[in-house]
Amino acid sequence: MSDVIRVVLAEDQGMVRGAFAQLLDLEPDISVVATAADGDAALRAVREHRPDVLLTDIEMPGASGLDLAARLADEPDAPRVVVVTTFARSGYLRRALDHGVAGYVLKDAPIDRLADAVRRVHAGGRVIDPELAVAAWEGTDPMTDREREVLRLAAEGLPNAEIAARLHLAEGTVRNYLSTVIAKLGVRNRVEAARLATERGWL
Amino acid sequence: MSDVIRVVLAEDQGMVRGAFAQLLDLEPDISVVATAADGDAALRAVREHRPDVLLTDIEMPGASGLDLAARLADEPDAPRVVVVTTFARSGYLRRALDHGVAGYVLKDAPIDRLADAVRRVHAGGRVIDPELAVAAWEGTDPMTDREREVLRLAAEGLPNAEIAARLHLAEGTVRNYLSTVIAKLGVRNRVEAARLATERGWL
DNA sequence: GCCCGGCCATGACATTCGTCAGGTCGAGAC
DNA sequence: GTCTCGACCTGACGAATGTCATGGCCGGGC
Repeated sequence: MSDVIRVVLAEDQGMVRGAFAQLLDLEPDISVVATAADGDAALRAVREHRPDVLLTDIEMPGASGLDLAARLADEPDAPRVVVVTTFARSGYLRRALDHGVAGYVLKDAPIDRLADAVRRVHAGGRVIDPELAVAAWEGTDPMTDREREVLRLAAEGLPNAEIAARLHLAEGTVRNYLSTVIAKLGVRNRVEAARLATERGWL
Repeated sequence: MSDVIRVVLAEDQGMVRGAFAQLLDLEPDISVVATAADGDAALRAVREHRPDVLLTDIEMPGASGLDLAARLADEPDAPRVVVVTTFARSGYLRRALDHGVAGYVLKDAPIDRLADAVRRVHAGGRVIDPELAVAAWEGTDPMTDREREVLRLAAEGLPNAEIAARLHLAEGTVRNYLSTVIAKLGVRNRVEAARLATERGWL
């Protein structure tokens, strides 16, 4: 193993990707060997360059950063994964940890944390942004798979009848799922339910 | 006037703010004299430092970048404003131009565009991201002020009764506004209306 | 002055949504 | 075996939402 940490960077916003890549490359012990603008390109880059660390956003076109982590989890010789994201959503953190992610850093943090996280993760450590300790106690997703599925479609603005058609359910069933979701989340209607679930990273 | 362009940078995400500031400062002819994490801090920084150019995000806590542009528009000796934002929303661009913004750049663009835009705007030019030429033809906001106001509350998940109470209207009136909005946008219900209007930058 | 068009506002009516009281099925406890 | 529990599914009923027909108000043509 060489003494330079080889990094692949996945981030969809061009300016942010460019800026992070340039700054990381300025660090003498870090080298950005490839960048990718979406999840699929990131996967190809990892396969090709076999980096030590994959630094990835969550919300990207194609495969999300969480999908990436999941797919790499059971590969031999996989890179350590650091997620860099905008939102302190407890659901995202939980899923990231489930997929064996080694670092979870918020874009809100100062820029030095980035190189820092890369180094500590490469050294075998774990890095979780302290802000997340709080968000983690927003509680855990109380929805069943079916309920989540229905809410996801409702959040897009589909009327119950169409949701029912797509899932091959009776319309009353759809209404009932939404009703239990609304009760579980302690809100007043589907719109609030969708907002809350999105905010928590449950959709 | 000195030959170094003095810039104030407003951007709420710490990492992005730090990265952009460092990279701009590396340019010999640009100096970042202050950074701000929200709209109000940005306004204070501009008043204090009197920069040549204000580089600002749109979506920030406190005053948005568009609010900033509006407030600075009629001040004497105001900086030229460049908006750097994530979304190619036609409504944002239109409002930015209405407020006399000199540059509108997308975070999707390559990082060199940033310093580039600062220079060209400081030289008296205008910079509009080419991607926006397309988005501008998504059409113009067909809603009246009242309709927009009602839709904004509906998008938060408030039931009609509460929207009516807040705006001192009859519940039937609220229903009617939402109905016309739904018709104007060509969608099926309030949820789709809210999604579409948000996507276009009309809320 | 008169008419017209746009915005604002309303109540009555039809449709959609949310709640409730059930019923089926399978997995695990005893 | 059977009991219990939770996930899944359903129809009936009252509550919220969406539609329509209508009227007041104001500012701009003519």
